[in-house]
Amino acid sequence: MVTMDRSEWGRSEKPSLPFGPLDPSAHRTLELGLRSWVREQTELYLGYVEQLYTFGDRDRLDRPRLAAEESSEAEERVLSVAYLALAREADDESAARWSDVYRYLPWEDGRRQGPNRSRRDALEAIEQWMRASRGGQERERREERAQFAFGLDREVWDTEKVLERYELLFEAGLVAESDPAGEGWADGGFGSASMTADHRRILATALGRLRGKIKYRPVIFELMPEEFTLLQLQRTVEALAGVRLHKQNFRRLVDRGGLVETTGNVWTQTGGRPAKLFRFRRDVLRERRAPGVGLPGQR
Amino acid sequence: MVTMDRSEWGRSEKPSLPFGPLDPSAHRTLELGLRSWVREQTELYLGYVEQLYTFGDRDRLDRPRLAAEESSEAEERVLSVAYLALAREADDESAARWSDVYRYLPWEDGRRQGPNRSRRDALEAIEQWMRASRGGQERERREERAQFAFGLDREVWDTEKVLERYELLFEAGLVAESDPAGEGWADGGFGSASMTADHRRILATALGRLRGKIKYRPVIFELMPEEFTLLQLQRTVEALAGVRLHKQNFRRLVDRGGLVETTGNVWTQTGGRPAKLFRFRRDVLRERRAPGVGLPGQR
DNA sequence: CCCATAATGCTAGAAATGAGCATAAATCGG
DNA sequence: CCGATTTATGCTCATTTCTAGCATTATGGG
Repeated sequence: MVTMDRSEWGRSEKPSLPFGPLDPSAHRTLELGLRSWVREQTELYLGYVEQLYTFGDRDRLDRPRLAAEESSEAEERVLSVAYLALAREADDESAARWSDVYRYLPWEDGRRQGPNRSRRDALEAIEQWMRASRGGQERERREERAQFAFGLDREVWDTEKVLERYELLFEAGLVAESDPAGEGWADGGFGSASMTADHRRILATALGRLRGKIKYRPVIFELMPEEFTLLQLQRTVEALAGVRLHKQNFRRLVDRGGLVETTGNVWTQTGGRPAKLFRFRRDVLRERRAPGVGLPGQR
Repeated sequence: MVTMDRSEWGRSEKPSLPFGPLDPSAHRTLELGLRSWVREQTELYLGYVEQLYTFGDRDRLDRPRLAAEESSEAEERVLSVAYLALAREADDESAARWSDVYRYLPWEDGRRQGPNRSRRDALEAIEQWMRASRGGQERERREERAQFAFGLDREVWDTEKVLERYELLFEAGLVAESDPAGEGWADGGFGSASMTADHRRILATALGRLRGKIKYRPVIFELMPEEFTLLQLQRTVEALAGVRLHKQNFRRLVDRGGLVETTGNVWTQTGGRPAKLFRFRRDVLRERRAPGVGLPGQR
C-alpha cells in the first residue's frame, strides 16, 4: 500500500492514504480526477481502479482534523469517495511511501503457520470484551458480532471480514487512532500503527474488498511484473489473502483456469530447481465467466 | 423495485428512483439519512441496506434536469450516493409505486426458456454496432467489449454484467433516456421504458450487484414472508437472477446449506401436492462462512 | 377413479477440491 | 565430483459438490 508523508501539512505526522479534494471544473468523472491527482502526487501509474466506498459519517474526522478536510461551519459535512487502486511499485517514489498493510492491521496476517501474536491478543481481548457486558441482551449482541467477525469457538476466520473486525475492535476501544493517554500514536493496538483520521477504516474496507475480489476477477495480475513464476504469483495472492495456500493445488488452479501461459523462459534465482516463467493470458477476460485465483483450501 | 411518481415536481413524468438531498444537520450517517427519508417518502420499512455507488460524472444529469438536482453554477457538481435496499411490498404505498425491474431492462430477463424478444433484438443490434465500426482498432475494441458484456458467440450470458451491458447499449445509442425524436419517452429501446436522468444506470448497477450478492449472502430472505415454500423462494431468486434454476438441485442447495428450516406447516394452494413451509434460519449468519443461495447451474 | 400439477426423494456421472507422494533440476558446502 | 538442501512440477486418490434426470408421492378437479 502507499502512504503519504504529510508532515509538511503540519498537525499530524500519522501516515495517511493519498487523498485530495475533487476539482469539479477539471475532471469530467470522479475516476478521472482520482487518476490525475494520484499521478501528480505520487507519480504512480494506476492499473486497476474501482470505487470503494463513500464515507460520510458525521464524526469520522473528529479528533485530529486534517487541514484539507477541516470545516469551519458546524453543519458542513465532508464526504470522502474512496477508491481502491492497484499499482506496481515504482522506482522513483516522489512523496509516496510504500508500506506493509499489515503494519496497520497485523491481526489480519495469517501467513505464518505459527499463531500470530497480534491476532491471538486481539482474539483474547475480544473474548474478554464479550464477557464484560452487563445486560444479557447486550451480552448476546456482542457475542453475535464477535462470533460473526472473528468466528470465535469454531476456528473459522473469514479472511474477508476485515472491516467487521476492525469496527468491532474500534468500538470495543481496543484499537485507537490517537493514544488516549496523550499525543502519542505509534501504537494503534495489538502492535499495530494507527493512521490519520479514519484512514485505517478505509484501509480495512479496501483490504476486505480486495480479498473478495481476487477470488473471482484476475486483478492480481495488476500487481505482477510481465513475467513471473507461479510461486511469486502465489506469494502475492497469499500476501493479500493473509493465508497460506497449498502449492500444487494453487498451480493447478491457475493453469486449469487458463489464467497464465508460459513464456518459454525460466527463472534461475529460485534457490532450487529453476522455475518456468509465465505471463497473464489477457484473453481470459473475454473467455471465462469469472476467472480469479480463487483461494481454494487455505492451510 | 420502487419508483416514485414525481409528476407533481413538474418537468418530467418519467419514473425515477426515490431520492432526495442529504441533510447534514439531521443525520449522523448517510445510511441513517437514507432510512429516514425513505421512510418519510414511501412509508416502507427497509431491511437490508447497502451503499451501492457514488455517481459523479459531469454530464450525467444533462438533458432533463430534476428540480432538486439542478445547479445554476456551471462548475457545481452533483454527487449522488446511491443505496441498494430490500423491502417487502407494503399495502399502503403512499407515493411509492412498485414496478417490475424488467420493464426498464427487459433484455435482462432470461426466465422464459424461449428466446427473449428484447434480448434477441439487443444482441442483434450489438452485433451490427460491432461490425459498423471503421478503423480496425476501434473494431477490435468494440468486439472485445461486446464479447465481454454479452458473450456473443459462445452463449455465455453472465447474469451479473447488467451494468456493462447497459453502458454498452447506451454508448452505442441503442437505448436512450429521452426520445431523440421529440419529447416522447415511452420507448427506451428494445421494448424498455426509460427513466429520469441516469436512474436507469443506477438501476442497472443495483441489479448487477444484487445478482452477485445473493450468491454468497442470504439477502434473498429480506424479500420473503416469514413462511414460504421452496418454490416461492426459488421463484424469487429466479426473478432477481433472471434465469431459471433446476428445481431439485435448488432445494438441495438451500437445505444442505442450512439456510432454512421447516415450520411444520404446509401450503395447500399449490395446485398439486401441498408444499412444506419453511422459514429462514437466522443462525446461519453466525455459522456458515458464506451462505447464499448460489445459483448453481442455470438452465 | 383418472389426470394434471407440484413436491420430494434419489442416483449415476462428471467436475472440482484437498492432501500428499514422488521426481526433477538447481545450488551449496565439502 | 558427492551428498544435502531447496524449490519446481507431475500425478494420484479420496472427498465433496454439481448436473441432469428418473421415479414416487400427494392433492384437487373432472
